[in-house]
Amino acid sequence: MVSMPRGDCAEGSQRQPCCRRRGGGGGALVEPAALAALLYADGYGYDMRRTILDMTEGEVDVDVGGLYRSLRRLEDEGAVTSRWCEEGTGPRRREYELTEQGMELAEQWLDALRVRQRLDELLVGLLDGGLAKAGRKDT
Amino acid sequence: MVSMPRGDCAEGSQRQPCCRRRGGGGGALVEPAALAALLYADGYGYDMRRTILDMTEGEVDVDVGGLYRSLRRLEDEGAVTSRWCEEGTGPRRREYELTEQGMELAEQWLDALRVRQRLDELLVGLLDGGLAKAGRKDT
DNA sequence: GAGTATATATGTTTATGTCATATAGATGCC
DNA sequence: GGCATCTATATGACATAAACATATATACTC
Repeated sequence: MVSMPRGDCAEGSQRQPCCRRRGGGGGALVEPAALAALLYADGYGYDMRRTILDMTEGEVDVDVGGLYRSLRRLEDEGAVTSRWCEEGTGPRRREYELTEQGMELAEQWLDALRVRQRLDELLVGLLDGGLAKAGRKDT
Repeated sequence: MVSMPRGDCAEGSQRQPCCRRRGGGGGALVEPAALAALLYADGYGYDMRRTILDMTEGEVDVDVGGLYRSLRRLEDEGAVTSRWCEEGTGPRRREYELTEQGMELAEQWLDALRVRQRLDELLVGLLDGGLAKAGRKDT
């Protein structure tokens, strides 16, 4: 999703855990980012990626492929509606708009992200405390 | 993993997204929680679950099945070592201990969780701002 | 015409959580 | 003894979701 620390991980293994290279282990971000972008303004996928980049000052760069899939799912669920956009030149654009249900979903995401923040806060505290106890640099 | 808000989600759909029921979309927590527990004290799986519950005042209750799998993976990677514990009665216990590599992994998890906190903070801000702009309760 | 930016879409692999189930030893109770 | 229950480890099945790769097509520039 974005620059998670990729640092040299446990050698001698194929897996990349926290400092992973791929996989969804980091937690859902594309869907809430898409909802946030659409709360800000209607738009089409390719541009929403830039919107998200701008809104986060370059800190969140979603995978466009994942973004398109996410938008399709959201449409299936009724959280967004789409239409082919006629204006402009170049490849056609599918423009998305939030529905009332999409607003509710955004609220639910907000709750869920706050829960995740809380859990991460707990774990960060535990790891930090544990590492300090073990005589490790407390970062 | 723990009580993510399960509230009534977008009706008319099978999928449960943020307010999901199952699936790993919430982000990695079992492995860092296990490392945190082992930083605190050596232990065996079934008991580590309780340790984690205690350390988080009941807020993080990891799935034991997932915990065992996580410990196995950590051992494959060299982050922990294990031995069958002879003491005590009842079913045998496999006791785990952190290695030097495991300490390093815990540090990497700490970094990764802080990055995730930062990203969640950004998204929470965007969703909150967007919902307020849309005239929604700003929670 | 070749290369590049825009735009949408899909395939594949990996990481992870969640729920269900299997197996076994130990203990208590009727 | 038989049965439920707690402890303890382990695995199967399914769902969610990111990351990377690739395919297709339009338009603009050199």
